[in-house]
Amino acid sequence: MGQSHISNNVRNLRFNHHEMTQQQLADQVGVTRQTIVAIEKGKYSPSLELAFRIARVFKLPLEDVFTYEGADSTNK
Amino acid sequence: MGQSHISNNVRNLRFNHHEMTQQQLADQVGVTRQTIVAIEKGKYSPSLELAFRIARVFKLPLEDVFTYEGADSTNK
DNA sequence: ACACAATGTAACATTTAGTATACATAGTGT
DNA sequence: ACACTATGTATACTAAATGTTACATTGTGT
Repeated sequence: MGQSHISNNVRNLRFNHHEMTQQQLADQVGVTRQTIVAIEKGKYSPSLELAFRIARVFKLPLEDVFTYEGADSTNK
Repeated sequence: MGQSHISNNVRNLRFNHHEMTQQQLADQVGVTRQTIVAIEKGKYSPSLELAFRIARVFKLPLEDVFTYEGADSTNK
């Protein structure tokens, strides 16, 4: 799949709504800290499962954490 | 990540709410038919981006199409 | 100044998502 | 019986997500 048009506010959620370190979040969702770093930095977007897990930590619907900035609905 | 606890009703949506073939859905979201087959058959769950795209085709929130049957909220 | 915790970065390995191609089966229409 | 369309399956390949390890930076407390 092409370059992801997905943004997220994991970083803000981690700070503002919850006091939580990258490592803690990583532990809670069962990945390594590097994965959280990569997601926050926008290096790639998580798998669907991981996205669900992260959203659940913040007790938010997935679409409140991750946003798809849909490019084209009408295909080539 | 472990074995996905994610289910979806792409198949039903494709039939009931929209008259749509696997190939058509694949075209609209920009993947091959095999990918749709694999998702419907539960061979693997889509990337977050693809999940968003599919949900958009059905004009539904992502969580109406894909469901995470969270195993453990309380981590090890 | 030193230790320590949180974060950023980078190379490489492994696993999983998605592609490409090909063939099989079931249903429908002629 | 034949052609056609939609679906299922399989194998081999590529690309992206995640892991592993290791080191650098920045801020805080003592």
